[in-house]
Amino acid sequence: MPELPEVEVVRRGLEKILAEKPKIQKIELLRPDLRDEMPAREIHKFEGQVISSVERRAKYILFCTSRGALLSHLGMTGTWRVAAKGDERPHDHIYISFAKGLRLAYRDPRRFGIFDVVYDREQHKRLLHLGPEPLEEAFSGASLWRSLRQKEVALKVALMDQKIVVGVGNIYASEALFAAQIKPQLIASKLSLAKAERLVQEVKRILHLSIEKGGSSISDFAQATGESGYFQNNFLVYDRVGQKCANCQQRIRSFMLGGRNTFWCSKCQK
DNA sequence: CTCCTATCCTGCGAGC
DNA sequence: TGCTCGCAGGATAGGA
Repeated sequence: MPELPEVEVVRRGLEKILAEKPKIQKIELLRPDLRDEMPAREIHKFEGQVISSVERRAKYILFCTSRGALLSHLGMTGTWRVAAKGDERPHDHIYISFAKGLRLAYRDPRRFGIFDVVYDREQHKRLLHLGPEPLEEAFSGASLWRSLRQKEVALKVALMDQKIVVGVGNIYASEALFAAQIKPQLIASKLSLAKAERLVQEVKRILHLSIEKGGSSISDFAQATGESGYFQNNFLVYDRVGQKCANCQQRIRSFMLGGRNTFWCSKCQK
C-alpha cells in the first residue's frame, strides 16, 4: 500500500498519538513472523523504554528510544491504529501498550511488512543501501542523472529502485513520469539532464502534494489516526486505463514493466 | 557486477 | 448465486 506519502502520513499520526512520550508497558507479538521472523527477545527489551520520537527513513518508520529504535515497514497492507481494549481485528499481529489504556495495533493481512530492532542506523541491513530521500536537497536533477548513467533498465523501474531514490513506488512512479511527460519505458541512461531536472521537480511536487492530502487511500489504507487520504482523487494515470488523459484526447494505457502494472499516456509522454 | 523473474501472503473484484 | 483466476501499495533471493 504505502509509498512515501502514506508512510509519512502514518508517521505524523503516530507522532501526534505519542506526543507525550509515553513509556512502552508491553509489546505483544501475536505470531512469530511477518515477512521475516521477528526478533522477539530483542523486541521485548523495549518494554519499559520511552518513545522519544517517531521518525521515517525511506518507507520505514522508526519508533525511537534512547536505547535504539523499533523499525516498522508496512509492506503492501500494513497499518498502525489506536486499538482500545476490545478492538481486536483479524490480522492484528502486534500490540504495543502504554499507560492510560493507549494501545497501538499493527495489522497486516498479507504480512509483507517488517518489524525489527535497530541499534545502529548506519549498520542495519535494511537501511544500509538506501538511496537519497526524494524530498531532501541532495536529491536533485543532477544527482539523479548521475545515478542513472549506467542503468540500462526502464526509467520507471529505476525510479522505484530504493538504491536510486527511496520512497517512490508504483503509483507515484507512474504519476511523476506522466507529470514530467516522459515515457516509463525509456532506458534510464538515455534520460537527458534537462528531463532529469524536470522529473525530480515533479517527484517532489507530487510527493509533497500527496502528503498534504493525507496520502492515497486505496483499498483500506488509513492514517494511524483513522482518517483517510484523498490523493487518489488526484491520480492522472494510475488505475485509469481507458479514461481520457487530462492533457489530450488519448486514452490512458497500461502495460507490465518489471512485473508491475504501469500507466501512461502514449501521446503526452515521450 | 547488472538485470529479470518468481516468490512471499491474503483479499477482492471480474468474469464465467 | 458461487466459483476460479488474476492482480494488488514492496522487497529480495537466485538465476541468467
